[in-house]
Amino acid sequence: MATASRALSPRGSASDSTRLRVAAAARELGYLPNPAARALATRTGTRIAVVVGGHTAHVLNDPYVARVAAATASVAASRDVGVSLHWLPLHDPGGLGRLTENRDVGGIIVVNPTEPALATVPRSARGRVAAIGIGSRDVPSFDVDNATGTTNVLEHLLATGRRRIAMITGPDWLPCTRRALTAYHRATEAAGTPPRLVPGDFTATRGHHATTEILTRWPDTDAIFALGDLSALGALDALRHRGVDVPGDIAIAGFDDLPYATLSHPPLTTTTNPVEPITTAAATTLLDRQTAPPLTLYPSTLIPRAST
Amino acid sequence: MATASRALSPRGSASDSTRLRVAAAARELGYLPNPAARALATRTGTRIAVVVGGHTAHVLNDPYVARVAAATASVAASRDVGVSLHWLPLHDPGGLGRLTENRDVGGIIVVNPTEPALATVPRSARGRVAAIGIGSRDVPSFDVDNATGTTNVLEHLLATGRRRIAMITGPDWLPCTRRALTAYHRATEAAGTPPRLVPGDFTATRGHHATTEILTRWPDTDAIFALGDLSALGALDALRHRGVDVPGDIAIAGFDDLPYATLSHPPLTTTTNPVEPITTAAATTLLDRQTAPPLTLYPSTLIPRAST
DNA sequence: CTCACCCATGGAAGCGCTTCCACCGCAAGG
DNA sequence: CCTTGCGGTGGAAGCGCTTCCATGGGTGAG
Repeated sequence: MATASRALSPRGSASDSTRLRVAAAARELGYLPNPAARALATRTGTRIAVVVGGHTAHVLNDPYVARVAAATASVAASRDVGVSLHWLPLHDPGGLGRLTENRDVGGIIVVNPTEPALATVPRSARGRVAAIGIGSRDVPSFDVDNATGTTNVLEHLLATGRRRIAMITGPDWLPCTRRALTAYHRATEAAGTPPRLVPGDFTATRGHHATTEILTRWPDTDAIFALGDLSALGALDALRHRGVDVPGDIAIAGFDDLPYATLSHPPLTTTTNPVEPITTAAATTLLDRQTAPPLTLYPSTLIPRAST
Repeated sequence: MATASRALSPRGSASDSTRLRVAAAARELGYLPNPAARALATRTGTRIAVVVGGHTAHVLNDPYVARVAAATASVAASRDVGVSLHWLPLHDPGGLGRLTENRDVGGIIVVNPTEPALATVPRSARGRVAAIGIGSRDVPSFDVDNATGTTNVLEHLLATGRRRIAMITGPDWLPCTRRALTAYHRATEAAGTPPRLVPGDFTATRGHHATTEILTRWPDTDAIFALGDLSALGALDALRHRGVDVPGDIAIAGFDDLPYATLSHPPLTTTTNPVEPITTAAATTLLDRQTAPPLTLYPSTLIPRAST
């Protein structure tokens, strides 16, 4: 029993011959370890939690979150681990605390936490539950390199003759927004064009309103870059309502390359967000209890379509 | 210890006074049951599996599946239970078998199984793991009433003067497709219009190709109804490429009311699919180990927009 | 050839719960 | 007033693992 346990566990010290014999016997007998018993004995959780800041509706509808959840579930399923999906209301400092009290949670993936408090694992849970972020600045994180992504989009817009480029940003406390802003300032400065920034929140509705705001403040805008395809689609919608020709009068570009980006009219120029590789890396790091650098960035590639 | 266990468990027989005293003590001590220990003792699973027939890419991208997964996760999180998301390749008769071997899985939600085999819990696992379907015909299921939904859409199309209405269906072994087909036949027969049916699979790509097929076989078609907004968006795309005016020449209607239905040009007429209530009902039934009728249908309401 | 040492191994305890079973005190019936 | 029966209660076993600890066989050094 003890030897079998050691042979089956990757961390156990058993000789190679024993390990092989145990594996063979297990296969022959159709033995499968009982996750509950293992979790009980090791005092570790049997599942990882995906935590998103925001409200129910947001979580359910944002395809970005759906992609993260699905990719996490995919990794977890292959490791025989469960997943739970949680959304934490903003301004709820105790959020992660309540979650980590549950002894069944062994790891947390924090998705684009909208506040630092949402990414902070309480002291009492340190060591027992690990946290990895997707775009968090408080825990080791993986994210898309949206500085380069932004630079690519802006260079593309500049190369196609656009000079008065507005950007619909994300919440400004998000690291990805910060990186994109830096890249935007650098690119516009180099091109000698003044910055035109409007805050956004990655939703289509906000993209719509932000576009109206842009057209009011800077009527001569000739390109709009939205951090997030949903916002870009909202922008497209707003321009259509005002009879503005895309890309004739104004070019539109998004970020993320959602499946819907090809279905809009005109199809949306965007830059990829490799959500699945990023999520897979985060989940794997968590499940293997590896240590990760503070930030690992994944490249984004430009996909020019008819909207620019 | 024993008494506390009984008092805390809903099925235990403890007097009300004890139950209250135990609850008070638990609150005071901050006691939280250990799910792993409970699972070990009761030999039940600590999580529910969501099973979708198809391939990885399909699972990750289909917003319908994402909604089901998210809603399941939502219910599970509130009950302190994990979720795992699985996709089973078609033509894999042993699929559910392997899944139920895992003693950690206590229940299965089968989502629109594309083959009966995918919905069949092996004999060895009966009693230990329960299965509930969303649109399955082999296990107790919840689904949208797409017969009425289809009827409403067709009546709307007929009322707006359309007479040559084609339908892009779903896989014909799915109960929801069958119900929609019956409703379509009934409505077209009553209106004295000939049926125009093209098989689909709920994807945008297939919607695009199916539309080309429709225009080739029946050039005078004046309306296309797709079972699934994604297919409808694909149809819209195909018509745009051929310069067909929507809704001037051909009206388009979808099914599901995805968030993107409002962002297309023109916005898509569709009928709702209450995925969240349906999924919540399925998950709740599963977690409470209730028995459910073979099929419970949820109403769908028509949302007329500019595409018809 | 002997001794010390090291590593692989099996025994046994224990993780935190549920549930069987025996027990006790109570109310109702004889 | 004693017996029977029943519902509520605590003791104890056991769910299937991991891990500490003691043991034994093999190795290298003396």
